[in-house]
Amino acid sequence: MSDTATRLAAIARHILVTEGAGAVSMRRVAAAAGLTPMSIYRHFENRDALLKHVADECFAEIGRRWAQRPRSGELEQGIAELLDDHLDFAFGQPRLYDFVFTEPRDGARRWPDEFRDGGSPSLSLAADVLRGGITRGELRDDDEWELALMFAAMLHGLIQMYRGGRIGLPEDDLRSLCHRLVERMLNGFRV
Amino acid sequence: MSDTATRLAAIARHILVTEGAGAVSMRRVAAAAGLTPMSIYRHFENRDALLKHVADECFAEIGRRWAQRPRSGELEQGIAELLDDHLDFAFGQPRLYDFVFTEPRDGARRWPDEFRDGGSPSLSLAADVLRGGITRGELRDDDEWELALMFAAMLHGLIQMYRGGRIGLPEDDLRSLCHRLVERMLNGFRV
DNA sequence: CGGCCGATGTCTACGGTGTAGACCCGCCGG
DNA sequence: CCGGCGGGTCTACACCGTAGACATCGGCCG
Repeated sequence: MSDTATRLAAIARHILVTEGAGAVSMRRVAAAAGLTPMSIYRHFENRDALLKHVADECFAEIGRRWAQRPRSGELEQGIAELLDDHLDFAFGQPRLYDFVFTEPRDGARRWPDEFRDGGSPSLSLAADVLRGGITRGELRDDDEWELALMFAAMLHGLIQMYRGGRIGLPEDDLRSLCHRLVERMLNGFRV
Repeated sequence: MSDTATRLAAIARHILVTEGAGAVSMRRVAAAAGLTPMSIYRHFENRDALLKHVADECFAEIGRRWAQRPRSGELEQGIAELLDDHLDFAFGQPRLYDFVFTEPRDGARRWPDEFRDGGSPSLSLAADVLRGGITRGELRDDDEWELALMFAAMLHGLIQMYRGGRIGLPEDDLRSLCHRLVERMLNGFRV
């Protein structure tokens, strides 16, 4: 990873974060780096490769941050913490969220196999918390990965709907809606 | 709505259905209609307006089709039918699904107000079925619109994840996964 | 030291995009 | 008859990704 390459990636990331993936053009990245557009191709195969690199970087970073955050051992509290982390990311860096979690890109992990193997920074944490609840007898015995997927899918759907303008609430209300719905879902799994 | 305009819309729709919104270019639509690109602007303000028109058309059509389909009165069966309709649409016309349900476009209905008023062809049906379950005492007393949103969001999230390559299952398996998760969610709401 | 080679960057060009602005023509009501 | 106007065309601009040929320069090897 050459120096120039990381500089290019940083520029691309900045544009992506502030204006979305669509605003990342080779010409613009090059101009910001003081280079010609074509020189980017010395470092990345094409535009997609550049964006993929940025996405992977962010994904890894998010994973590290979430993994090292101290977590409550309690079920309801644990779920709420994960939920807040997720919402913070989704609202704090929406463009990045889209790119990392929803846009099709090869290299994205796939449920169930690549998640069960523990590759995911987000779903693994949820599965851990849920398994804890099951072993402590707070939740019905069930496949924690399917439960985790239910939470992830619902949350993802809510965020998606919100960002697509299908939910007409201010952000704070949406946050509490998410908490309410997640809690209700959790209650449905209790013994 | 002039003759030419509907012809243009039909062409745009065909391209959108078969190749996605990104493939709908003014030049291409015009060529298929035997016109110059600029003539489209006599009928639609710009590309977005053309696509929005197509989306609205499809949305209305879907709504009509779903509304007039005979429905089982039974709770579990009713939910399953709605689920199948939704999945049929999502997999049968994925591009259109994206465009109608997920991409930001003005004029899209917003939860909760515009849904509670009965404007939505999809969520209203779900809310009806759920309210039926509540009044018959099969489900705990609850806000049927929030319950409906939970189902919709989870389903939407699953489809989104699948279409974004985050779920590594063949379509049939995904269908049964959806049925399983929806049923599990429903069970969590029973009395 | 000479030669070479790989990495890096540049230049030019092609084919694609949406659309602004000026123009033209044929029809229809006054 | 004639003015307006709805529909269509032409040209041009400003973007986009990127293929291909070329220039430059640092370091390594004989």
